[in-house]
Amino acid sequence: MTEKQDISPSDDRRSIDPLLLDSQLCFSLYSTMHAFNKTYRRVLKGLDLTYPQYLVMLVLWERDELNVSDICDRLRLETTTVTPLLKRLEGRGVLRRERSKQDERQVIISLTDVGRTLKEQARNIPHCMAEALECSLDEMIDLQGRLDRIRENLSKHL
Amino acid sequence: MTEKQDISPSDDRRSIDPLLLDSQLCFSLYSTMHAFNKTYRRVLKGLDLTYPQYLVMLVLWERDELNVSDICDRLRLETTTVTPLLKRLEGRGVLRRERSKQDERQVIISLTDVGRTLKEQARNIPHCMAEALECSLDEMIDLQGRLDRIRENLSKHL
DNA sequence: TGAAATAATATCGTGCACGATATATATTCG
DNA sequence: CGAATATATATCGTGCACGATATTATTTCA
Repeated sequence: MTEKQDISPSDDRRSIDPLLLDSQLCFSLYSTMHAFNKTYRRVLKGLDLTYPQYLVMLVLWERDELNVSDICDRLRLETTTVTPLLKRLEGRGVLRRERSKQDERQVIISLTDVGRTLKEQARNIPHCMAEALECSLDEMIDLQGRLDRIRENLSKHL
Repeated sequence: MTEKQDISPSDDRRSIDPLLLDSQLCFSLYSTMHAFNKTYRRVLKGLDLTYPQYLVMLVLWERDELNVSDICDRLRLETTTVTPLLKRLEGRGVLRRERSKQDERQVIISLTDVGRTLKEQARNIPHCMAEALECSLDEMIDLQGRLDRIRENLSKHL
């Protein structure tokens, strides 16, 4: 039989050694993000979207006909991430990619009818996620504020 | 000249439409995680480790000679993620992968001398990150607790 | 004992995520 | 005007991250 040993560190070292996994805020962030992602995978399966793809759709549902940089800025992602993402979404038929007539450097992203219709199917997703979180609206807003502040602090130090 | 337009949604819609990007806790988590990752990339450059690789090292510095599943459990990652990660770390010479004699199914991961030495070079990293965060210890601990609770809630709903 | 079930790890395919770099268009300024 | 510079997007290479699946070893139990 395989002996199941306790692989967690003992508590008395917690406050002493800063190199402990469980004392690291970033690891909480990292693992919670993955848990979120897994839940979204399940919730978004019906829409056949990944979470980053869903984020692009959120941005476009708010304002259509953005260029690639606008979407990068909004999602704080690099063009190297977003360009292929947009191509996949174009392949799915939810958006179009067209060079701007005014500035041939820009590629304008616009929703197709299919992409717009998808929004109706997405209506219930935030509610769905909020339920899985078991978290009050107040706490969500508070948490969001704290995270956003940390993100801005980290961005400054780049 | 390229006109710089405001691509953020107007505030009056914030509390009305739940499909707004900036009203979503998960997006704060997602983008803050990326900001963390970028900072770690800079801080870990000297050790020639990625952030997930650093996490594996943290686990092994706490307790050596774990098998693959132990590390997966600890990091809450799948074996599909961890196995190649460990192979890369083995290639770097910081750890060894050996089949257990007692149970040939298990692969025991143990630190090399190089891997142990690396810990000394990592000593200052948590301090470094804490500075970039500009966040009090109390707030960090509080935030960690909230995130961990959310992660456990999400895990339940899988 | 030996077939079925379980467990540990690995392989494969897809999709992020980003740094380094390339390319094409637009703007600036001598 | 035209060379230098800046901007917008894309290409390439590497490393996660995970679901589906395969492989091998161990355990269970008929």
